Amino acid sequence: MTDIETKRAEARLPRGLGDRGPEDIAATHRMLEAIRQTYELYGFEAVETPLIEFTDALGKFLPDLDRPNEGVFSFKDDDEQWLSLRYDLTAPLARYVAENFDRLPKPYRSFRAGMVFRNEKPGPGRFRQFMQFDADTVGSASVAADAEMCMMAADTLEALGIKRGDYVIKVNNRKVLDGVMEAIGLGGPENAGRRLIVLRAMDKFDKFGVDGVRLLLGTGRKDESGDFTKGAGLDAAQADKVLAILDAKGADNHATVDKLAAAFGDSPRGHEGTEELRAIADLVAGYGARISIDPAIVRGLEYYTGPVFEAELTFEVTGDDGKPIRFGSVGGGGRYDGLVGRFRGEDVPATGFSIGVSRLFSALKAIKSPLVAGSAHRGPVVVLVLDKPEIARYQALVTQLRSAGIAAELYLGQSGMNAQLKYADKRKAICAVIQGSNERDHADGPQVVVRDLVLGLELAKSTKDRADYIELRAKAQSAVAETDLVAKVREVLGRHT
RNA sequence: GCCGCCAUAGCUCAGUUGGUUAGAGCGCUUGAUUGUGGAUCAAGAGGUCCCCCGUUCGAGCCGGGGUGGUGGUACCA
Repeated sequence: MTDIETKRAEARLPRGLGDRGPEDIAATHRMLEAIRQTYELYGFEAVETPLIEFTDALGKFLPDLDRPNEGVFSFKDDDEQWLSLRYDLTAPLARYVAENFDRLPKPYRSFRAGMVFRNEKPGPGRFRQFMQFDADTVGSASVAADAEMCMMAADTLEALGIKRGDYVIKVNNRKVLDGVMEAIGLGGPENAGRRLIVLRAMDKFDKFGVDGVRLLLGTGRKDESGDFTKGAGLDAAQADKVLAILDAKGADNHATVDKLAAAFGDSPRGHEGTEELRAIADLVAGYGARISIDPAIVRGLEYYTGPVFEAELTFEVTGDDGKPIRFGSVGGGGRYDGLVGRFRGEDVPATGFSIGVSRLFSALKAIKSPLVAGSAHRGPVVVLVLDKPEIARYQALVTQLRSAGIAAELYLGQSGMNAQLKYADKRKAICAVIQGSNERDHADGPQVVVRDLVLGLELAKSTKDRADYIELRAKAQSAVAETDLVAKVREVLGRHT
């Protein structure tokens, strides 16, 4: 029982969550700004929805259970209604559109950024809270809307400083995949379960290659830790057909579409899909290889009904441990004609694209993108307190600087001069303002010493011995009349912007 | 969820076949060097060796269980 008194809270963070410091916040800000500008250029307007929704609005109750899906953070309101943290930005948008359907222009083009939450095991590049930036067009059934999403995704990545060739927007169509299923005799509702397994296997193509996928389509596959994944149980002929689709990539988008069309011209659903892809290929022709039709793209299985997209980074970076890091997918989307319809009698065609800001941020950091590296964070001017009784006088110096629009602060700690300069250094201050009795009582009137911390650091690098060190150190600072404080500080700040 | 690997100071890690008081580097605090961070030097603080049980005269080290982390895999709106 004394445990209760002695036990103190542990300062720790649940896994999959992370704090952000000033540099990351500023860098994320710049990223969001670049994305927003691109989206607005495409004619999308901002909208924001809350982080919490009714669980049923997100469509995430477990089938036949009165309980929300694992994977979503959920809790009960005081009126016993289930609420959940949003796990993407698309479902809340569908709710918003349905709720405001009559007064929104159709097609409705909107974007929004925000945190989303997933209660699942985190991994490298996977968090339980992360930021997404979405754009959606609701109320247009045209493939031009889908093509536009792909083009905008490409333009956005370039606006973020990712070089052409370092990324690709991959496009596929769920109808094509449905066609494949029909072609191998897995059509019809009774085969839904096996279709799922086949689709999952196809989705692993980029990860495990032809051989891995063949195992997953057949009997199953064992991974390097010894864990076994049960396969779809297809026979060799069926597996060959599926693998042929995955391998249908041609020299360019039109060649790919031709190969796909040849593979199952007899399936009406598949035919519809290939024709949509052909139309998209025409629309994005100006983007060349940056937008690439890729039959191996599957994406989530829940609500996509037509074209699906995935933005992938293609470059590799060597990590701190010398191992190569691949970033892979940094965004995705597609057509979801049924999502808004959940709230209304009739389906409303919609398509959208979502950027994984958090993961993209890690990637931009790894390639040392100037957008996120930015200029080094600079702290405020620090006014030191040497004589505590004179604190009002120091405060007046701070006010003088602030009035001139210069970020400044009074040292509020208890330590001596030594520690105060260390503090200023840690704050990444460019300069410190010092006034001791020598300056205050100077024969020519009160003075202040303005110390250039950045220059001081540079000079110190060349120091050889102590005498030299002291001498160089003195060079980095100068005394001026108190009335010239602002001008002097401006001069120092100007040296290091 | 399943499989593997790991756990010693704030951080990165040493620690012999099981043997007295568990160490290093960096960081941190204080001090010296005229009243000056970053150079130099000195001193200091900081540990439930993840937890529990067992083996043993004796466990940081061996065995079992648990917890946490991490990697793979599954699921992933």
